[in-house]
Amino acid sequence: MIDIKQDERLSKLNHSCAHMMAQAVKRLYPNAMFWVGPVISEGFYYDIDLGEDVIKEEDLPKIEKEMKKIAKDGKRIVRRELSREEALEMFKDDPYKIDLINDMDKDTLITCYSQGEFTDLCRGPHVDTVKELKNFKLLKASGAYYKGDAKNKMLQRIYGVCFDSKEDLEKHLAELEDAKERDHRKLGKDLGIFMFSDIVGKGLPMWLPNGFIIRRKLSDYITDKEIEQGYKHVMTPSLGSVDLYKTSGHWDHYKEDMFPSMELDNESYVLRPMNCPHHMMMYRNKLHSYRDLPLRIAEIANDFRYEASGAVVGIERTRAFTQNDSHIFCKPEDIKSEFKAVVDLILDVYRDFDFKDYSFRLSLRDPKDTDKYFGNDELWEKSENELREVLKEMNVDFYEAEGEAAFYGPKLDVQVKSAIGHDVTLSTVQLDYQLPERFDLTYVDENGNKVRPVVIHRAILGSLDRFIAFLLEETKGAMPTWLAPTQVTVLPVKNEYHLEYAKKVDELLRSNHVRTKLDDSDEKLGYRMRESQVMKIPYTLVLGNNERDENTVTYRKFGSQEKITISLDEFMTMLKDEIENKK
RNA sequence: GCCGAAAUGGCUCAACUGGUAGAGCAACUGACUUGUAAUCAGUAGGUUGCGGGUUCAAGUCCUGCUUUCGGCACCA
Repeated sequence: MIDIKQDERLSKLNHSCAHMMAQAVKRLYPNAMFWVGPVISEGFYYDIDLGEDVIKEEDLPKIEKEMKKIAKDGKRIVRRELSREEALEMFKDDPYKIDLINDMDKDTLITCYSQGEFTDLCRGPHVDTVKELKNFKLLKASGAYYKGDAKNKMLQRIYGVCFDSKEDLEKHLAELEDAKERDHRKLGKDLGIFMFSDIVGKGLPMWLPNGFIIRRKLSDYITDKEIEQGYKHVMTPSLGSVDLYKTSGHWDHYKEDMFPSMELDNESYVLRPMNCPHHMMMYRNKLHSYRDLPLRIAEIANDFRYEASGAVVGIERTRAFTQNDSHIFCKPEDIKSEFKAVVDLILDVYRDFDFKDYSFRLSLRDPKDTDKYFGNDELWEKSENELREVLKEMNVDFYEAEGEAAFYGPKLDVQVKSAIGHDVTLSTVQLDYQLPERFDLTYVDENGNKVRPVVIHRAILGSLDRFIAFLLEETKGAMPTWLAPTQVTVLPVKNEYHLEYAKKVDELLRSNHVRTKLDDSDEKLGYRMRESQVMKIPYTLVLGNNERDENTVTYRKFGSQEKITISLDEFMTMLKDEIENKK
């Protein structure tokens, strides 16, 4: 999918189109006032104050119609430089523009752009005339908080996109349609991976047999990797006392986002929203020597968060989920090597899954809102630098994002885009000096002194739920053989003559732990083949006279039309190799 | 949570401005006995998400709730 913002020409086009849309809106809603209308990866939007009025999706066609009129009229787009005084005078009736002007540095050059009767404050650049803005489409209308703050008034936002040619626009719209086909919610339903039920509850996924196989394989996969890396796996309860979270500080920060506490006699418990506090207590269970460190406690853990109703999305964001979590307790001098090892593990795992479209985000504190975070400035600067340095040493590409840190420390997040364009975090590594402090964790150093360890929080697959969402979308539901719920479909050409051989093949595969489905229904071969393809089964075997007499199989691999005949033994060997090596 | 929209058999969808719900696939039964993406016929399946209301009459209009979808905010 093209990134409009990365393309100079398209950026200009889309930005100009945003202005043209504003002009059309102003004609149709004379009281409209405009906030900002930036270019984004997906095109453009404009935030508009319509007073009490709202724009609904059904209103978009009439705005488009007005825009077409403006484009056809073909006015030139004229740039004008303004002094601060002129600008303030020109927009004196528009509090939003005044706000923007007052926010600018004293020496910023203020410019405005006009086309016909419409003038907007803007730094540009723009195309020369609205004639160039003929191939656009308004995509969606929604509310958006003024300045992105939920405490502020909600403005009306309209999204759109603009291209140079009709063909480009149509191609883009077709791609947006296609993306819906690989939406994990659709694939999950079609392939029998997971389900939801109103009566069970919102955001509570139920894993169907096919989905459970994928989950089990994934958790085995990552657990084995972690064991190789020296992690120790544990299991702790999905419940914890409120005091535990008061100690960790999570209670103050997140109690609104936890399922409310259960009060019994003199006790109160919550469903745990994360696992750090349990693991902290596990560390405290015994005295640690510097020789024990780093101690890597890992858990495939169920967590529960009362996500805002509008935030719940399929299995991408749920209220009950499973983390591939770990807390690494280490000496301060080991931070870099441990952090590096985790990043290496992430890269290793992504290679196994052949993920290429992801980016590293160094998530820093919001320097304007330091109250939100535990710890002093010096410590924050130190830990942010530590992460930054390792990333530079490792030579991995990353970008920095202020305000994305956890309250206890900076993070390295791995960001991916979902099919429908959500930017989501898959893996995360977080550096934490705070929880060791709050839980008074110590180890004994070489000199017999009690010293504070540092904790690295990390999740590689992130949550299994979200990981599977992404995996489904990446593979369009065609899982690699080692993960596929059914790996092989066995189709006898004609039950009467070939079922016996088909059963023999099926049993051999099963005894080698291959997940098979023997389809002995009295349907046409073409019909059974279709069913196997629709379910995206990696291998479909067709067994008839030839195969039975020669002790061979004829297989068709998903995604290919080719029919290949090899001996049963060879097939078994090939399949085992593919599964074991996760090809 | 906020701004919008939607909810019809298991699935995908139809039912003009209110006039008593229809199809394909799936399921079931039977026939057919087939070499790589849908064999034919029949049967069954819906108090139209839930609750109120308007009306002679509600899938359709109003209203409360639930869930879903598109955004916004949030994301330990």
